[in-house]
Amino acid sequence: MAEAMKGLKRTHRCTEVSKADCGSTVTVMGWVQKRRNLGSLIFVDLRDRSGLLQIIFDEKDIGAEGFEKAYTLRNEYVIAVVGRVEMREGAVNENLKTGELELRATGIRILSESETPPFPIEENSQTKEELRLKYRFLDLRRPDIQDKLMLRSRVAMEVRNFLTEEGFLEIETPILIKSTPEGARDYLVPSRVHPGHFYALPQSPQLFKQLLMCSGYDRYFQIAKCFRDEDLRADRQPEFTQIDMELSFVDVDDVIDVNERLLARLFRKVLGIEIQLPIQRMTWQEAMDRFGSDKPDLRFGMELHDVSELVKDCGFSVFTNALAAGGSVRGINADGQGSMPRKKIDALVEFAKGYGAKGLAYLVINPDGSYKSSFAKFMTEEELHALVEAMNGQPGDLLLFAADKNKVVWDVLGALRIELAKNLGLLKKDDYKFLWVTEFPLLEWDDEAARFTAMHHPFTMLMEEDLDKLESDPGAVRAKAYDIVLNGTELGGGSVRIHQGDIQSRMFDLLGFTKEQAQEQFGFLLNAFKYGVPPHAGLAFGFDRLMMLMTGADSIREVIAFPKVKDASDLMTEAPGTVDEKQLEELCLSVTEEEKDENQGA
RNA sequence: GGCCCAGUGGCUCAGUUGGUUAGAGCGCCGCCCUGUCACGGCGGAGGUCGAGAGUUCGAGUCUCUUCUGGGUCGCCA
Repeated sequence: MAEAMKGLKRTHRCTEVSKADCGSTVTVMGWVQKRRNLGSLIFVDLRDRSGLLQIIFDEKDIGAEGFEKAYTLRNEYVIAVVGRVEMREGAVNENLKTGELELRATGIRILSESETPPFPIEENSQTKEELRLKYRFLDLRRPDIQDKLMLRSRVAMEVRNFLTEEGFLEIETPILIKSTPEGARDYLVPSRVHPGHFYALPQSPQLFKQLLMCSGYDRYFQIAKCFRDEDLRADRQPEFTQIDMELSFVDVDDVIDVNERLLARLFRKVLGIEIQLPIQRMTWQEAMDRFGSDKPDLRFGMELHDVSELVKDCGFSVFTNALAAGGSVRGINADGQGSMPRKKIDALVEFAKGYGAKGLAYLVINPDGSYKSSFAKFMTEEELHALVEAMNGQPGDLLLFAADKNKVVWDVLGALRIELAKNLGLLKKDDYKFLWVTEFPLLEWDDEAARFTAMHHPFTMLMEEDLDKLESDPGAVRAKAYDIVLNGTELGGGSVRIHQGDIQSRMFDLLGFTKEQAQEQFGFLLNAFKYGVPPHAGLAFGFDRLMMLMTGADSIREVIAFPKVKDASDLMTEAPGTVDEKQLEELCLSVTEEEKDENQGA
């Protein structure tokens, strides 16, 4: 018997009542978190997004009818309570913000009843994610999720405030756009008016923000929805949000400057954490050499050491063969892990194989200074000693080596370094280590396509000093691209864009585009560039990832109100779904008999 | 597409070398209770052990297949 509000107005959220309100009458509305029925006295914890307030129902204050209603209350009923704010007669509850207070009910309306929820609505729920996501509307009532989404809203507001103060304009760009090749798979939307033609959902507003620069808007930002039809991860959703920006008449340092001030402001205002500016910078080459990763986690050491020179003449063919093939031999020193049992070391070897290593060589420095090693018999005592020296090996250490092509060695040791840190508990969530990684390679060799592809995108500017290498040694050309990294997570990235037609043409040549193809794909941008284009550069943050790190969440799903699961479906709405044939006919699409059967089966 | 982990009342879990009628805590329902806040007391209901097949005298437990969810590699300009 749900009742209407009948003109009743909420005067306070649950935790907005304070000592100052004692004696006054207030109206609160919310959900029943907990009912404690003592017979002729009923306590109810009322919950809204602000927190909990204890209500006391006593027949003397509320009358027989009201008390009867209070008696029927169950968890998650939505009620309105009018009452007097009082200091508690009984013990204070230290765990509640309103723990000294209670509301003595003089009136109650049951605005909505509730079935018993399928899982408890409480903080730190242990409920399986599958169930939580099916009932996401209930899961979202949990205070820890509400805190995260409220923090997210706060950050969005600070971003808008800061960027607006810095002279940025918030401008929306289209969601239905033209599909562009390269990069991630596009989500496609069929056109009804143009049979056989498709829109794509944007992977980012990239081209539009560059056009805005051409149009003179000089500083743009947008909190933009982006879409990529690729497989999911703990930190990857098919639909995600970027804090996207672009600036005119700037170079790398200008973009870095405004963005590190933005980060400092967000962390200070929202989390009360001071970030020391300027944020450390490191070139891509240094990041790879020292950490085996273009997004190094700087919360711990265990850096890589290149020992190729030392082992180039040794008798261990795994090492020498890798070097002969143009690769390298590198190692990391797992400090103090010399006593790691053989089984665990074997597990690390298996782990390394998952990243493309054929194996992992190890050397234990025993407490007495002697060595135990998988490759000792192939090397002289002097060679081993020199190796240990180069690795800063101390008694009790475990040295791990990978030998292969550089890319494999970096991947393996970079991943191994993180894995070891995880196992050793070195990754503290409240330790924030920011890093700019700069001077990324402009191009990447794609074995399959047998050509270079853009590491960032085809409009990324190269470093002027590498201009003459663009044709002679493309792999060595560095880009004016930068990533912002926090604790081993790529928070965002961007680049200076090419604004000179001749350089853009050379890029397209290198990437294997004919003039016609370039015109077909990017004609609108190239046309715009004919009419006066300012030098420009930009950056985009992964907003969800930023929130994941700011809230200490383990998964991006914890900071997205309605996330999708691993196969990109939504357990609550059951999207994607089938559509009726009439809709398909209008789009000139058809369903095969096989698909029809599947749909009926489902 | 590959590899790894998990699935047992509404929720979280236990369940031994395969062996009686599959248990616990919380939740739920009923009765009692005036200061509770993990309220308390008494009583009660609730299970195709994800699904299918197989091995066996006998399967929650072993084998195979499959479904669902998670992690990860590939992928993600």
